[in-house]
Amino acid sequence: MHERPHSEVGGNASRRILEAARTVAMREGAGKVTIESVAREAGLSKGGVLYNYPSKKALLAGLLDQMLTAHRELFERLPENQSSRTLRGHLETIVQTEGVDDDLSMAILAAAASDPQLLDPLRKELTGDIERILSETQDAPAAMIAALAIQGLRFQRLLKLPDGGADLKRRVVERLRTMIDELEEKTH
Amino acid sequence: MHERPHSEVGGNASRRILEAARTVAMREGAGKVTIESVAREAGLSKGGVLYNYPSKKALLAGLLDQMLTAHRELFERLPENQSSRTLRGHLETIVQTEGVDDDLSMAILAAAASDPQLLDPLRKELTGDIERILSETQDAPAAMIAALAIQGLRFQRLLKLPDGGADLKRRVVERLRTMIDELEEKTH
DNA sequence: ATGACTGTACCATCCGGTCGGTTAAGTTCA
DNA sequence: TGAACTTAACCGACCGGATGGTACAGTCAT
Repeated sequence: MHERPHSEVGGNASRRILEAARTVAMREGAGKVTIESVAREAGLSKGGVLYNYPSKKALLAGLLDQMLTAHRELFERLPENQSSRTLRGHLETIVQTEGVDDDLSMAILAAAASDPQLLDPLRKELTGDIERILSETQDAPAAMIAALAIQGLRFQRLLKLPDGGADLKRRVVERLRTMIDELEEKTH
Repeated sequence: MHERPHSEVGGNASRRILEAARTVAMREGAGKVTIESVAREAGLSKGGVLYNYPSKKALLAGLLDQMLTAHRELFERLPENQSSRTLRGHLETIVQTEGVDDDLSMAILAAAASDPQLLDPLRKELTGDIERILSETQDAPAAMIAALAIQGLRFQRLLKLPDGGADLKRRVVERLRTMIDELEEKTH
């Protein structure tokens, strides 16, 4: 089974298309994510993109789905019995994607701008996460505040809002980690 | 000098147009904010809108400017010598706009989707806010986390993400208030 | 040959922006 | 006074480019 230049089998082209969509979104903004621009970035034609995703909505839905899946997979790599596991996962996800052209948020923005309904899967996922976060602690408000701060970090990065500098940001992450540790202690 | 049925004096129509833009953004999503849809909502024609704002960019810039101004005015109503004044202002801004179809965030989203550069005034404003927040406390990471959590609340509401219920949300706001109070104590 | 996949030409729609009216009020001046 | 003119505010037809989507012929590995 050697390399095939065409007919990339299964979801290979599909994945490349999604990656192209993320690249375009990051580089030119959510509003510039068009089928043509994605096709150009992915190195194929508009028809090729539409063969893999029958509509733009489907493309964006696929994009969101891929990122949610990646998100879930990252969680499964975390130690099983750790307290505040969900919260920790959210935080480390952000830290790990530092500087990477690859963030969930831009997909969210692109989706929300074109059709708010596309966010439904994300909402469902987050509902589960919140439930888990709350079940993992006995100080619900504190846990929620940590979760909100993490969300804040996401959007701050996404919109390139000022963040007080790299040094402070590092200390913020540190502090969030200790906050989560303290939540754990309270639970015991 | 009697009432004039036409020519609404000064910026009356302009303000109505901005309000219409916010209404459309909230009801149909940021992507549906077009000059025509705004015109329809404001009760005038496309030409009328473009008479008041010579381009869509100008409209969105005006929208953001209006909201930043409102934001600043809210701050000026807060007691002068209160500690952590800026942080408190951000929090109370959110609480006050609870349930109102009138939030800064949607303007942000609409602007970001069409042209990220439009967010520059917001970035400038926020840079000042962060500086002030940091100068008002001696526990910079804690203050920043509170600020981030507040931003998180904003986007949570904007994207209609799950929030754990009204009860928890109320307790979160309470807890944020005491967090800010504690920042104040540390400063003394 | 066949079926998975690609590329291109094309269409219909939408959207931002232009432009030549139009209406009503105010101003000038004989 | 009132006719001529100016100005502010707005209208709506239209244009050009972008965009989502379709149709269809072609290509390539098996």
